[in-house]
Amino acid sequence: MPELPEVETVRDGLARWVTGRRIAAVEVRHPRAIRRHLAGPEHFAGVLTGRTIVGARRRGKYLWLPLDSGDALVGHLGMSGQLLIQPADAADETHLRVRFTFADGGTQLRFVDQRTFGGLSVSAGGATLPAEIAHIARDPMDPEFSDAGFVAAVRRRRTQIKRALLDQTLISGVGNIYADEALWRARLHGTRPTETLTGPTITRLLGHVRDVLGEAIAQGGTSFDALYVNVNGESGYFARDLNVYGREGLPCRRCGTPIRREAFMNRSSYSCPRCQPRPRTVRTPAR
DNA sequence: CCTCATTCCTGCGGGC
DNA sequence: TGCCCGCAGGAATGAG
Repeated sequence: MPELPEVETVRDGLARWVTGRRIAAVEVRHPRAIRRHLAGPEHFAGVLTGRTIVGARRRGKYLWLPLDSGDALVGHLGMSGQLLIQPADAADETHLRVRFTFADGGTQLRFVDQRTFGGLSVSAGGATLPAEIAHIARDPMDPEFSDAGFVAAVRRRRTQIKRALLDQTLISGVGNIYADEALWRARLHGTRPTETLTGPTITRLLGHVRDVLGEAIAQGGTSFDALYVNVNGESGYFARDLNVYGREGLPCRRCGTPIRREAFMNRSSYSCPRCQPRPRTVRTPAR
């Protein structure tokens, strides 16, 4: 569930709470949480212990904490990951996976993850940009994101527009929720073949993507339950502003037509049947 | 190279 | 009441 706005909210919290602090100890409670750190838990803890966190950065749904060593602690929240700032005497969370304590003896940083789709790793020399996430495209809130480059890349693709929005090598940070919201704003059905979309249409859609992400960041992200929270355990408020996601059967806020839910890539897509008609010829996925 | 299906995981809620 | 199954879904991976 965490997409760009939720990860940005967490990044902002980390920047405030852990920048400038020196890691005193690292406790890996569940090896799966650091499965991307191939050198293993002992190495993970070893290269982090004694290091000072010098910032908090993000690209798309990935975030990383640059260290004074030039390495970086890289994290992805997956579906249910949380990075929490907790008092040292707070009880362990049920799904506590990794605990960081600091030399100042203050609050702890805890990685908590119910479904363990997320994870942490250390990127050697990755302070500026971890090599492990270099294949991820810039996100649309990045000042260096190229709108023209994105439009050209989408037009080169032979796929459906929602698949393109979710492709992190084309544009990062967009997940199922914000893809549906942007498509609704643009009045486009997600199965529209990319080759039938004009440059101006894709540019307009990109504008809606940026708008909805920006609005959600301003609200602290979207929360449906206690699974997604900021570093202080608080929920965001954007859920009440969602126009289609999770609103099957409820009236479209534009035309009143009941919102539909359709199967898509082993999950769900929500759209307005009237504002977002299905294309007459749905592109057959290539085999 | 390009595109797509599969896979990982756990808690919740609906149906019987 | 309790069990089973479907569902939530980001991204690495491998198939074609």
